[in-house]
Amino acid sequence: MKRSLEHIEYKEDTEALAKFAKALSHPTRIAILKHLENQSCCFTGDLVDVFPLAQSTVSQHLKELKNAGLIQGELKPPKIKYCINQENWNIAKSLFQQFFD
Amino acid sequence: MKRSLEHIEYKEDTEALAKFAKALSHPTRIAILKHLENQSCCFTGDLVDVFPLAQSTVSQHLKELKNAGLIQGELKPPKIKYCINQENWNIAKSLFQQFFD
DNA sequence: AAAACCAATCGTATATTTGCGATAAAAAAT
DNA sequence: ATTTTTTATCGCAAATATACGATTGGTTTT
Repeated sequence: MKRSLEHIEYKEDTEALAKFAKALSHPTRIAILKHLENQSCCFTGDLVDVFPLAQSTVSQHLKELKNAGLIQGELKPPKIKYCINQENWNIAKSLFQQFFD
Repeated sequence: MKRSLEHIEYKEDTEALAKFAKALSHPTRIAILKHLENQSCCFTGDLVDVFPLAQSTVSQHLKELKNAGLIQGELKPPKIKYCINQENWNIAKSLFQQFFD
C-alpha cells in the first residue's frame, strides 16, 4: 500500500472505535461473540463443532477477538475456556452508544 | 483465499451487523461520519480539506460508506452533498444496541 | 465553444485479511 | 514413557483493502 508519508493521527476514541469495529467486521466473529454471550463461556473445540471451519481458522478468529480485547482465555488444561472480557466489552459498548448518539 | 467449498450462511442480523462494522472499521470513515454528524451534511471537497488524503482516497471511503448505506449523496451541482442516511443509521444503531445488550 | 471546477473511476502498488493443512507445544491419560 | 487430546502457530495461496496519481465525465462559468 502506498502510504501517506506521515501517519494520520486520529482522536483516541476514533481509533479505539475503529479497532473494535474491525474486530466485529467478520460474520464469524460476530457469531462467536453471540455464542459466548449465550453460553457465557466456551472452549475452542466447541466452536470448531459449531462452525464449518478448520480448527486453525477458528483459532485465528479467536486470536483477533483476543487482540481487540473483546474476549479472554482462561487455561483449563488441556482446554482453554474463552469468555467475554466484560471490562472492554463495556468500553466498546459505550463507544458505539456514544457514536450513534 | 482458499475458501470453504460451501459459503457459510449466517443469520441475516449477523451478516448485517458485520457489514456495518466493516464500514466502521477504518478511522478515516469513523472521522468522516463524526464530521457528518456535526455538520449534518458536507461536500467531498470539504473532507479533502479536513483530511490529509488524496481526493481519490476520500472518494473511495465515501463510496464504501454509501455502499454500506450509512450515507447518501444528493446532487447539488457542481457539488455533491453527503448526509447521514438516517433510516439505515437507525438500523445500524439498533443492531449494535441489541448486540451489546 | 472553451475553460474551470468538482467528484468518480481506472490502473497500479502494496498491505492486510482470510482460509487451509501441517506442525508444534503442552498437558492428560494410558 | 508413550500416546492422546487440545489448541496455537507456521507457511502458503488467494482475496480484499488502502492509497495514490492520472484520467474521465458532468456542470458551471467565462
